[in-house]
Amino acid sequence: MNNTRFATAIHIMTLLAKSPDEWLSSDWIAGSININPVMVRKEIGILREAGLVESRKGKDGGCQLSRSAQAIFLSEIFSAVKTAELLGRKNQQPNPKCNIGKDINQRLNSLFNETDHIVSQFLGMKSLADFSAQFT
Amino acid sequence: MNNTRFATAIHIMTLLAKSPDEWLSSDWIAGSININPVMVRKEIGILREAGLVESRKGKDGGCQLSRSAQAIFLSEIFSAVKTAELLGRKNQQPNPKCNIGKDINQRLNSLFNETDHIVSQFLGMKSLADFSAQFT
DNA sequence: ACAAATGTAATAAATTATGTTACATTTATA
DNA sequence: TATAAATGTAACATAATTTATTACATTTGT
Repeated sequence: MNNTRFATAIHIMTLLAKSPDEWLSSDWIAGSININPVMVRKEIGILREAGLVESRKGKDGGCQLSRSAQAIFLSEIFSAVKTAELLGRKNQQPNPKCNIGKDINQRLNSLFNETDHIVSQFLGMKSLADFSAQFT
Repeated sequence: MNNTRFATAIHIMTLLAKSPDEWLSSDWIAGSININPVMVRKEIGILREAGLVESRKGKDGGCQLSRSAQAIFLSEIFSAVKTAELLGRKNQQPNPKCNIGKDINQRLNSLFNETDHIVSQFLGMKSLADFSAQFT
């Protein structure tokens, strides 16, 4: 997760939360984040698959929240864009002839999963409405 | 943090914890993790700067814990190798003319810092002794 | 018919992460 | 004191990931 995907996703979602009745275009959103519109559309695609937004094609198309910002939690946004464990990757082939190497990845798995779970719980306490209420 | 540094560091520290009276060589450690010895020495350098290990040069040189595994916490290992925030990076130049873009990074900072703190607390509950006790 | 938008594939560029080579230096000991 | 075996580290190379860009088929309102 050494990327900007969560930051981008939460930025998008905040913009949508602030304009609940409008269909925002990827170009407009990209202008706020200052990244490429295609990147925005890709991320919106992920958020749509996760059921968090819906989008409309064609002229006057754009993107909207699929439900109230009060009913969306940061954990859901995170979960949608999360691709790796927070504590990082494991080494691929630790030595099976070593007592540590043999089991290390299984133990790291537990530790890494517990960590992800804790963070998820934390983010689950914050709604998108809470987060976006911080902005004017 | 989309790298193997924490996994590598904790592997090194577990090996050292399991042989508290020996000076393990980077070659031997590298053989257990199955990575390059130079990578091991680099990571040991970081752990040494953090005061977690000490090393000895020359023939019969190697590396040892600088104190008991009971007095070393996973949070310290994590903190030593951590270079970025867990939730990822922020976009570099969000639009200052946008009410969201103007403040987003400050808000993300809070959220990201809180998250790091929670994880750090969690890892602070686990000693290296606890972790390495899981291995035979 | 046209304009303006999405969706997506393909490719390029930039940044990070990992691996490797080389070698100066340190230290035990034959 | 010469040798062997280790660390520390710089410099460079390779691999992998992340971000940006181009192109275009398709959708939809007017």
